[in-house]
Amino acid sequence: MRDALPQGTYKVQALDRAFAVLDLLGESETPLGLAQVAASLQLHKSTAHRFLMVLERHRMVERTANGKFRLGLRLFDFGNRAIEQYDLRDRAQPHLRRLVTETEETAHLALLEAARVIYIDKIEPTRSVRMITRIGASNPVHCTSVGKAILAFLPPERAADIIRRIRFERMTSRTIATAEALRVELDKTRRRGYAVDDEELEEGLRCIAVPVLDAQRLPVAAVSVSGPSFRVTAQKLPAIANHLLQCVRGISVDMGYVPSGRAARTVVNA
Amino acid sequence: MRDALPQGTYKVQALDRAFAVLDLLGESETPLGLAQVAASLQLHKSTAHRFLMVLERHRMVERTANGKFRLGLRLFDFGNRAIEQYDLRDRAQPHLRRLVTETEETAHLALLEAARVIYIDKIEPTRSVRMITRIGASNPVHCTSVGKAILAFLPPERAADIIRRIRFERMTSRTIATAEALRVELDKTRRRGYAVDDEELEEGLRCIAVPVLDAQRLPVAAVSVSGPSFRVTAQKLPAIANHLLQCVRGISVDMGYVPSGRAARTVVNA
DNA sequence: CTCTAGCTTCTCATATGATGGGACGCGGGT
DNA sequence: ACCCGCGTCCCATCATATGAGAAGCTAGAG
Repeated sequence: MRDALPQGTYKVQALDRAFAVLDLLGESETPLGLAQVAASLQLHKSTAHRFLMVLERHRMVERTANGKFRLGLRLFDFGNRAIEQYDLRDRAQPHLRRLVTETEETAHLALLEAARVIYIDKIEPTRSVRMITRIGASNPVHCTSVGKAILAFLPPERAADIIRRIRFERMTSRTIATAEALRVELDKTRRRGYAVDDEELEEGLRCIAVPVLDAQRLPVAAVSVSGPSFRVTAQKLPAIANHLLQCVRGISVDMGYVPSGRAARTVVNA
Repeated sequence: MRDALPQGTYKVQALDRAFAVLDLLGESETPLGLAQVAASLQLHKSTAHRFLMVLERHRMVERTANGKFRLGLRLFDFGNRAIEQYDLRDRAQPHLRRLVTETEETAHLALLEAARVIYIDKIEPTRSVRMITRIGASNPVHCTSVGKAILAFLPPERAADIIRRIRFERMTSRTIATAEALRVELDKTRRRGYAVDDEELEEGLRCIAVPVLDAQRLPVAAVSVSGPSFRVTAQKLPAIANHLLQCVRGISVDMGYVPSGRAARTVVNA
């Protein structure tokens, strides 16, 4: 947030500050008082106060009984409007549920935005340990199965474009660290028809994903199944992949994407 | 938006404008171009442009392929953080689902904020006509069953406080139009144990709701069942109410609210 | 009960930072 | 070819946000 802007970027100080406030409140587990907000953001009490009042007027923040601030429900409203267009989410949900009962592991639905993937839905099996991800949160493409699934099936130029923008942060010892390694991995992904994240984002977590293709056979999203490595073993991958392929095929049909079509289809067995 | 501010309100022009932009994009069904945004809000192209660029940097808006603007997924992220604290929603969902299969009508979960109710979840029966409500949207308290359900069980002073702030907009011919009429209605609600909205928000739509009570027996939310008046008939109300009461009791238990307790409990038969 | 500390709320003169006029360039339609 | 609408960009002007500081609150300690 406080770091230098890329270059000739447009700036509106007030907006940057306001969003910094929202960010801060969003990160914080507990509501914050005016003084804490002002201190954390290096704003004057006076300034922070004015911002918070305006944000409150817009219901972007609200005050708890003891006068502290937290995010307001207006944001919830906006958030829902924002995904509305992607009604993908609603349509996909039943399929995800089925997928979860079949695999007994957590399923995610994710979109690509810039060089990150954004989780727009998550279904957890009843008995599982709760996963850490939060709907709406994002991760870098290069270390997630969903990211690789989408990237692998994007037109080469678009994929290259995105890869160029990746910063290749290292998340675990297995995280893919170079563009070249990523390209190799994407080739493998294309060949086998599904993407795998083998503890590349988080130790002990293995995920597998396939893209959801639209009528033009372009990936618009991806569905993944994630679980602890000891349960999601290498041998189980092909079986899970088949469930996944069935699932995304169902989603595509529901979205009105070519129910016929060939390509990225069923059956994996290597 | 453009109307005069109540009184000695705090103002940050840039913020008000930015939110106006978001509002506009949120209302609009389709993405808007710079010129349209500028025109609708009476901003100069130049100004609108700067705002949109900054908003885009923050991922609050995004551009479609043809360069038009729409709400960005960052809002989705914020929205999810905003409701996170109310994990009520997650816990309530299974109960709402059961409620929907039992009643075959749409169920809503709503919170009270100021003098409005905000829908934080909605489950629809598979075969039903889609209802118009959107999760995250809000309605005035006085013309919704959820609003009345919460209001009726709030401590008298708090309720009076809220009633004072209601503007009593008329939505249909049956909308409650005065504070006095509302108080009478709330009495009825308390006596029968559930609230009814008989086409007061929308012609042809009948809803029935009961509050979700916390450990202090204070309403924190309400659950409603809504459907076309011809299906949700007067005779069916008590039966539906019983399903509702069972449902909220389940929610309360899951939230860790007194599983014992007495009060607002089962069985209605008038 | 009073005093103090830490917090929030409010006011106002100042200069910083947003503003909008306008120029430019692109693309699509006639 | 030309025009028109739209998005992008620059920069001098002044309206706007800014922050120092004073005044209010509230709660807890003495």
